[in-house]
This record gives sequence, C-alpha cells and structure tokens, in this order.
Amino acid sequence: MHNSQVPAETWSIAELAAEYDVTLRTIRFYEDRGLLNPERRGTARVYHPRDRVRLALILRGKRLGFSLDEIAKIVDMYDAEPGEEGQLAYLLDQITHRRTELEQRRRDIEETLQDLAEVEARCHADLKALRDQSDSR
Amino acid sequence: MHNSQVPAETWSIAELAAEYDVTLRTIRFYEDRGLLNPERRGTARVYHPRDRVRLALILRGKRLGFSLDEIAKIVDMYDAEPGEEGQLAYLLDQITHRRTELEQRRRDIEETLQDLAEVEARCHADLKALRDQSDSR
DNA sequence: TTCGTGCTTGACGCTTACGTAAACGTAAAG
DNA sequence: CTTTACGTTTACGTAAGCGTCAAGCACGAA
Repeated sequence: MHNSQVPAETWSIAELAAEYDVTLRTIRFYEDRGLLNPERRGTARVYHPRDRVRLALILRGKRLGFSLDEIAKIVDMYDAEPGEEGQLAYLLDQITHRRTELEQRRRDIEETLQDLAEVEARCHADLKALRDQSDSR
Repeated sequence: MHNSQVPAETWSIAELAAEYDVTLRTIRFYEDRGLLNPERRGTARVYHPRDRVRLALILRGKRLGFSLDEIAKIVDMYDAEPGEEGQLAYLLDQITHRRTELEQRRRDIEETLQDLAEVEARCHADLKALRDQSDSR
C-alpha cells in the first residue's frame, strides 16, 4: 500500500476568509463554538482541506437558516466515527430528523416561489394597465 | 354588484397564538416591528383573515431563515397597492432578488439531502459490519 | 362587590452571532 | 534595527428575537 501523495494543501485564516467571504472574526468564532479545529503551528492557525470542507458546510447550514448549535450537530455527523450500535442508531435518528426539517423548508420554498410568481403576474398586469391608460391619452 | 357576505371571522391574540403555536409576546413583537396591524376594539387586538394570512407568511419566512426586516419587505409585497410605475419596477426587482435567494437555498437543500443520504448509507454499512462481526462469533 | 379570566403596556433580561477596538507576538523585507 | 504584514488573545459592544415579570384595565359570573 503506497502513500498516495496528495499535495495536502493548507491555508491561513486570511486565505480561507477571503475565499468564503467571511471575516477572520467569524472563523475564529466558529472555532470558539467548536465547529472548527485547525492545526496550530506555533500560535497561528493552519487549515487543512478537512477544515475547509467543514467551513463550507457551516456556511451552507447558515444559508439554510440553522443555528450554529444545530450546524454543529449536522457537521459532526459527517465526521462521525463508525462507533457502536447505539451511536449509529442515534445518528440515523438525527438524519431522519434533519431530513424532515429540510423537506419542510423545501415545501416552504416552493410555496413562496409560487406566491412570488403570482405577485409578479399582478405586477405585470398593473404595468400593462398603466401603459394602456397613458397610451389612450 | 352584491355584497358577497362572507362571515368575516375574527380572532383574539390568544386564539391566533394557539393556532400557530407562538406566544402572545411574539405576536405583539411582530406588531411592534410593523409586521402586523390588527384592528383595535377598545384596547384589545382583533385579528382579521388578512392578519392571519400575514402571520402565516411571517412564520414561513422565519422557517426559511429570513430576518424580520426581510420578511417585512416580502410580506408587504403581497399587500402592495398598484402604485405608480417606479414602484412596480422596484417590486419586480425585489421579486427577482428574492427568487434568486430562494433558488440558492433550494440548491443548498438538495445538496444537503444528498449528503445526508450518503451519511445514512455509511451508517447502514457500519451497522451491517457490526452485525456480521457479532454473528461470526 | 369581588373574583377570575383575558387582555393591555412597559421594561428589563437573555442568547446568538458576530463587530470592533486594544494590545501584543513574529517573521520577512528594507 | 525598524517597518510592514499577518497573526494572536481579551474583552466590551450591539442588533435581533423574543422570555419574563410587574402592574393595571375590562368584563362577565358568583
């Protein structure tokens, strides 16, 4: 078995912040809340691909409106060790729970998109009415 | 043109709170932020179907992770008067904006659901491994 | 009249998710 | 050696979204 020699790229906190358009404060805050655990080289933080993925997951969770506490649980699911049976059952339970939530949100989105389409149609109708009115003057 | 005589039902704050499972404080807070404008009968609040719809829209917005300020803009779009051309153009712009956001969120949800499916599959595989192992003892 | 029930308006408290200095370390470049 | 860039911790500030009293009004039943 050979050591598959991937570059094993790393990033500084500033690089990661620039890439994902967040502040350094935000990244450090996520670490403070246990969402990130970068390596330390001296006192400085060094981020590995794994940390990068976690940050992306965190931000996706935020866009979805989850709290950081919820995001912590979700993200930790991805990194979960095989563990024993009870742990796996718990994980499966969590998955079901999150899926239910997400499907509710998807329904909310569909409904809202439809509502927006209606408002838009009304808008166009109103615009047409205005134009017809001014044309006939 | 006859006066279509719908019952014109109304609700108290407590009834509305119970129906949507929010506290009185929450409903009053939404009013404070300009999201609701119930009728007053003496000092008491009286909610009409229109208010009920708005509350439902607010809560859906919350599930979608919008801030109350954003929700205010969205909900007000529904009730917008025909208005003049500039106003309508602004509204259409807002609609496009919201739609873009919602479509991003929908993509996030799809991705997350797929990720969850993968974690779930891994989970089931791990469970199977555990069972096979204990079977062979 | 008194009680209970449901409503009202403050007003202070709390948590989340950061922003915003302040004060300091370190390492390469000029 | 000093400047500059980039990083660090500590800590107070703040906006949002309510929770949680406190104190009081209104109204029908007992």
